[in-house]
Amino acid sequence: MAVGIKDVARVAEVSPATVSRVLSGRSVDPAMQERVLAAVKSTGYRPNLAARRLRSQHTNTIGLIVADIRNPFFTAVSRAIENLATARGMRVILCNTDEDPAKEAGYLELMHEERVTGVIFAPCRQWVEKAERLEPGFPVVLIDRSLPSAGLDSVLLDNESMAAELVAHLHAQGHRRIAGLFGAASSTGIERRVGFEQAARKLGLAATAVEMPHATEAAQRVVTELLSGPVRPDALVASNGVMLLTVLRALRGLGLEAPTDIALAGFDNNDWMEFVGGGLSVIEQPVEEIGRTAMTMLLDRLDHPDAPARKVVLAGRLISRGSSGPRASAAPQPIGA
Amino acid sequence: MAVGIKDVARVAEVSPATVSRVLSGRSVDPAMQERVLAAVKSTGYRPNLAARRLRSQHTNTIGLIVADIRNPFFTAVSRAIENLATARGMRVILCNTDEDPAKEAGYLELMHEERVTGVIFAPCRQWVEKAERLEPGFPVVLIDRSLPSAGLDSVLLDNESMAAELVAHLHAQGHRRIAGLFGAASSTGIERRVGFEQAARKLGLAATAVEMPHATEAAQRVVTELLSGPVRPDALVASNGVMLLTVLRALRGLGLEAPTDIALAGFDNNDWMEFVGGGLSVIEQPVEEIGRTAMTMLLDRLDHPDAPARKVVLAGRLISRGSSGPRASAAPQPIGA
DNA sequence: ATAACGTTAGAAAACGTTTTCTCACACTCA
DNA sequence: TGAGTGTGAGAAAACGTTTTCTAACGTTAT
Repeated sequence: MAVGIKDVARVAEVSPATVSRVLSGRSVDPAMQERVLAAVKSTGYRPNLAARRLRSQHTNTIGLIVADIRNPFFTAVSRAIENLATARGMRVILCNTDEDPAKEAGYLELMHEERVTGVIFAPCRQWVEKAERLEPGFPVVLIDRSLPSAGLDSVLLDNESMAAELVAHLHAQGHRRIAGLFGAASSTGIERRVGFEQAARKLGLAATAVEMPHATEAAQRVVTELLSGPVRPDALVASNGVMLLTVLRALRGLGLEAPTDIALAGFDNNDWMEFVGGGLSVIEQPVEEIGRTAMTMLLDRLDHPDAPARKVVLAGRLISRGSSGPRASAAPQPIGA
Repeated sequence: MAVGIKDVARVAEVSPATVSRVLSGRSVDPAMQERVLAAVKSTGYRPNLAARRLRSQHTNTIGLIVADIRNPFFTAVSRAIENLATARGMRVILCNTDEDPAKEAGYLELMHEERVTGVIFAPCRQWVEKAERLEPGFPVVLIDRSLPSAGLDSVLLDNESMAAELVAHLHAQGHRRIAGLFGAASSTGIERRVGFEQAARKLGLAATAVEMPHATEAAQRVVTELLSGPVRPDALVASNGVMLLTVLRALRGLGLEAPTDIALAGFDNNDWMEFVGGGLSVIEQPVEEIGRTAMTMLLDRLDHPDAPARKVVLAGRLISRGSSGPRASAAPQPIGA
């Protein structure tokens, strides 16, 4: 039923080896080449990728393991990476862990079994404790989240600086009781929290940072609790776009409105943010560039397996909305190596 | 370097066939089974999926080809499908066509080369004209968009009825000059437009339906033009969530505000929609159920290759927000076979 | 003119599994 | 007791490619 390379060879009256050579673009007699191409067309031959990968021992496949595909940040980065990959003739296996360490481990195992060329990975914090346990066996580039001491290439946002910029922005707008909500499942939340706290201290603000759980209802409870305390904050910073939504929901539950009752700012520039509550001030991440950089680093790593690990830190861009804050900006650019 | 099944066999002092049998859970002597398992662990053996797929001739892989991964509707459906698939031990190859017929054809070709078990597919309209050219060679289930006369299984929203419900909703709120914006790249936009026009006619409204191009700037121009005409509509219906955003952007450009200056409604219940302009009324699609149904139909099709094609039409749910419209609802349920 | 070399294409091996085939063994039943 | 039957494990074939190996040929240089 299925037509294989031998069938093509028979029709073209050449050997299977020659067909293979034509298809992989190596030099063959033009006359033969023509016969082969004609035979391919007439038979409707399609190479069997499994067989090809088995024999050639390279899969031209990269794994992309993200923490939450519903987060527009990750879909944007995924799209960028996929486009770059297919342009180079590589396939992408996209995996979504839902921040679940078990799924994460499972997908890593799958990457092994697929014998992927390399992996781009946004890990949750389970590996921080047992970083040495993560012996990839293939090149890995971390995105969005770092793993201290894992010795892996990574491309990150300059989280601390950006969080500080957000605090400064709110401070400049006159807010003094700023609270921050940060995830603890990834290094990203932690770094942003550190930047937030340092900036607040430097400005002499008594800012409170709170840990956000990943589950939505629990997260909402946390926000509600924070806002129901004795002195309500006059500004809120959320660790990412998804949490910003949770905050909005909690505010609504309390009958509060942003930015009238409380200022709101955060990370990730989702496309709806300009339309909500007079516009939300956020740190926009250079998603396209994050994808491009990760891909480049992965390919570099394939060429130079033993080069020292690199860490690329990209700047974000403050998008000031709502009140009359300063219209600050900075083109995304590497600031470290 | 790499450890194969033969190495495991040698360590366990059994034949490779036995190792294979243990790993695929067939009955073997318990003592041997134990030796094999121990050997697998001690050697760190990982099966080579390419080899396995080549020999066994089934890939346990389904392709999922969507039109726009940035559209939350598709990410939600993808997530549902992926969860179901992995629960059944199947892999998913996720492809994003960006509504580009060339990409679409390329990915379909890839599906062939991967020898996928089946494909779940949201096609753009290129196939309508040349439906017979789409000879899959594997089971295909269409989602979100239908291909008349292609004889394929499909699961769709009841687009016409839902569009009509939206019109009725706006009419009940007192709006009389309703305009609709519909994409022409897929059957979905067309069906919604038909439902919109029929409902308007039935209500005696002089509703105008306009075609939205896919490119964002062009789309925005269309909306701006529509709103700058001699008599401005007092309500706008958008064909999906992405277009709703385009509309919001165009409104802003004209200095108009929803729902004060104009009412806004559409399809897809994205998570931010309750927070924008007092809340947008939308038709919520049963994304989870769409994914589940598509998966079920695909598996059914594998069991019964020659059964007649089925078309499942699911109801959406009107989520009434903003003004004081009726709080209508209907649980998603099949209404057709 | 002949040896040495480079190029080209076919023959055959190899990739790492699963599956078929074969055989040995134990058990049942007449 | 002996033939028939069922079970379980190893040997070997098979999956569809790519790659190595080998041989033939044409070209150049001596």
